[in-house]
Amino acid sequence: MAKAHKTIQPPGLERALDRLEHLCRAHGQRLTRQRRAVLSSLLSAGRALSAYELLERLRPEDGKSTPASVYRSLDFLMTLGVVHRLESTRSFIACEHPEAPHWVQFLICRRCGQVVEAEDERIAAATERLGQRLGFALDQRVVELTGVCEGCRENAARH
Amino acid sequence: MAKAHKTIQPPGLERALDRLEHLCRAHGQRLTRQRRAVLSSLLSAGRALSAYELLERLRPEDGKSTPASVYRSLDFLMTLGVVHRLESTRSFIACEHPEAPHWVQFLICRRCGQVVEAEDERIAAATERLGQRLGFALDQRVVELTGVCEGCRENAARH
DNA sequence: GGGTATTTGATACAAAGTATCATTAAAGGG
DNA sequence: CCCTTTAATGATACTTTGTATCAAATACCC
Repeated sequence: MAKAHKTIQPPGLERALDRLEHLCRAHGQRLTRQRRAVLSSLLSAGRALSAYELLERLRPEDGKSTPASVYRSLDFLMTLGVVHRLESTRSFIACEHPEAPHWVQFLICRRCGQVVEAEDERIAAATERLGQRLGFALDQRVVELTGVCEGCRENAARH
Repeated sequence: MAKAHKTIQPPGLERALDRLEHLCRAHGQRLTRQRRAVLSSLLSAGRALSAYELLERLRPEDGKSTPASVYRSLDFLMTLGVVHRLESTRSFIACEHPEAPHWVQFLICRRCGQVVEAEDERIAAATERLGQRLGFALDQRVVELTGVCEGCRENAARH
């Protein structure tokens, strides 16, 4: 039996889109149809998508999406903190902790592609400390830990 | 006055290439002209290079390098641990701690491009712990901290 | 509903990375 | 030193990922 994806369905999706609207107002930014569609699509995918996978998923609804416009929407959503980019897989994922604008870490299963978003205080503190020790004023922290998740290891164990 | 780059000159370069030779023997791998040239080029650049920048630098010496072959050499050198890839800048850099095959972190100055390779025990421990807590058997850890280095902040301060 | 600044669409392109297969060369043994 | 074997490279073409530009459309405020 296939692993259940944590696809966000309404009303979770509704709530997230409401939150997006409030964030836009708060930042004096415009909430456009495409921006809503991009976040919505990422949320209902329930996993990380490449920009072009996302584009594929938008096309049925909105045939005139282009790479440039998808990237623009993604950039926008990233500045609001509701979407993150995974550097090591060149993909994008909806944020699971949108209330807390803290530094996050990602755990990525190289087998099933599952991505877990974490907010580990020790790692946050340790990276900050390292930055200070080496004289860096940090403004971006990429922490992406790749391996095999528990479920996949169990599956592998029973062949 | 411009910041001095830590370009590796002979005999540092010689030492690194000797080390590469020993590593290849130890792993039963072939040491080819291109592999030597790629590491050498990265070392004397003294900074991170994209695969295509590297290609440019190889061409004068070896006009028949191609993207594919450069990527192959880079992959090879990465498996030996003498080169690292920076995911957040899509570039490659020679390893500064080639003796210790530990997990490393990178601090990247977004102003001058300087990259500092660190080996922080706290971060290593904290990431390992997080992986265990969430059930991941980790085999790759990308920790890339971007900000502004001390030198660049000082320069900016005096306009 | 109309005015305006922002966003999008369209097009074209740049940068990064990979697949395939014939040819070349590294390393070990004679 | 040459020969052989196996691995790596060269050549070619292609895929994926990301951007620049500018005219047309639309979200938001009044």
